[in-house]
Amino acid sequence: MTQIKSKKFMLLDPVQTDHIHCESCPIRHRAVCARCEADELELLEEIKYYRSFEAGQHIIWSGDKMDFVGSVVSGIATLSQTMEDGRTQMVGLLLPSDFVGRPGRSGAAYDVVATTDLVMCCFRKKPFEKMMETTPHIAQRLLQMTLDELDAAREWMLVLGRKTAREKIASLLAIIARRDASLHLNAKNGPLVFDLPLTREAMADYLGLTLETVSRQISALKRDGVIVLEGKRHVTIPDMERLLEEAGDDSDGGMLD
Amino acid sequence: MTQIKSKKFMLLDPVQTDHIHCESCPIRHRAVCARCEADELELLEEIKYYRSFEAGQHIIWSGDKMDFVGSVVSGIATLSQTMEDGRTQMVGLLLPSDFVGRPGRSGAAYDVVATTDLVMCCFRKKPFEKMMETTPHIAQRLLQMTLDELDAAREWMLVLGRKTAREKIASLLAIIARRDASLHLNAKNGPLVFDLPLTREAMADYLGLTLETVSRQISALKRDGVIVLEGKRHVTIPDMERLLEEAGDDSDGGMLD
DNA sequence: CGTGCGGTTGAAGAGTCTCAACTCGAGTGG
DNA sequence: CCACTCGAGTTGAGACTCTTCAACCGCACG
Repeated sequence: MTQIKSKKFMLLDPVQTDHIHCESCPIRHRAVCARCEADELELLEEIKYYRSFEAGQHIIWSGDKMDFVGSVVSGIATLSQTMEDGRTQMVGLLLPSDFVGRPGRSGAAYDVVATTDLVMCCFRKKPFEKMMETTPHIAQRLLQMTLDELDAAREWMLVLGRKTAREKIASLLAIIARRDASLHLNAKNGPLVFDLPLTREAMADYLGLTLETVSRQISALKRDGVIVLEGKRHVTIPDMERLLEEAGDDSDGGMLD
Repeated sequence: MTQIKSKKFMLLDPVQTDHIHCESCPIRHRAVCARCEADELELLEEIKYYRSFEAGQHIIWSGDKMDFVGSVVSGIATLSQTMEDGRTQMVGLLLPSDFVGRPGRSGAAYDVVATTDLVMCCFRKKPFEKMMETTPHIAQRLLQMTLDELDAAREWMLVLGRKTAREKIASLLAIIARRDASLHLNAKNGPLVFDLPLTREAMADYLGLTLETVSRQISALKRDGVIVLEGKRHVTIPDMERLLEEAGDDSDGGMLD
């Protein structure tokens, strides 16, 4: 719907798309291939290729035939569903190392759209499926990742079904803040700072709200000092505890191992 | 919250809980063990045991330590999350053959409650995890099942985030009707008939509504002839197409293989 | 300098929730 | 056998949250 083609984004082409060796791949230890041994990586090398997408580009259309699966190497994409009348719900946020596509199914179930410039490591589907049967390390890792996604989806169902608009926004900010912290491994006590990777509309689609409500609630959280905004996208969280209270989340974020 | 202990339910003890051999198990070909060979089943026999629960009983408390995983053999259970202030959201409906628990994690993330009398086939967790590493058939099947659940969860996110109360109810009825049809393999053209396995409150928790709204919308669908109600739980769907329209679902239920 | 897009804000309205009263049927006890 | 209780479910009235429709801002880009 909204195609971002600005040259600003095109400039920062984040990864040399031609020849990355798995060994030196930035997501080597977090993607489907995380558990693979050197010889297994060799097999993957042979069935993989890279594709780059610009911000705003559709990567996959729901219903299309899929001849590949793959991993996000860099950039961010969204997974979403749309009803005939245009109502859309985001059902996943794809970050580097996240897996795209479903082995054993020929059609795509969701739309996948790049929200930033993005690089994908694609595997030809047929050979990948064959490899899944012969290489337990891949299936094992994929299972782990799928279970994590399922947990995330269920967490999100609570947000969608039972939280107020204000709590929804706070929850989204908390999630983005947390992931950003774990990515940059900041000194964890300082105030968290990050840029929102989503437009107000995309946030609304994630949260089951309208973009106006998103805007209003962000303004309210800013007015109440829960967050500090510079420009439209740059966010500072002075007090994470406070934000979590606003999100209705119980304190310490319930770590389960 | 509402413990059903009626003797009526206790009478129909649906499965002989003591000695089921995997070979003759009713969920043999749909559960985690679906792909297992005879020798693999032998290994499972050794680490499994059965537990029965009465309608209303808590099977697992969120946060508790889990020393088993398992499959629902008969009966229905719900998976749900609760916030401190009592708001609860159902995040899954467990039917016969569905898997419970997460290998590789020690704590339970959700409450699991039996809504009918229920029998579970439990596997001791440690040996099961060991078996997952040595028996690809189990991990493969579990991956398949987890991917299905993830799709269901995402489908549900659309319902929670974007559908109206009326559409939500219609969606739930459609899902229950569909599963019931696939279970009983009815002549598929006749009007669908089934009993609601959930109270109004449970439906509300599933749909992110209040029980009053659920009741009102069911009454409205009845008044408009979309469904026929006998008593509070017995439902007839005269026209499935019509119901799907009401659910906002695109026609033919988009079968992907 | 106009145009387009992301974002903000206001006013009015619709949809859902809250609170409350009531019905119905099943089980209980005198 | 009947009055009683208790839980599930229904229905109504009013309150409140969020949406809808609309105007407007500001920045980037051509």
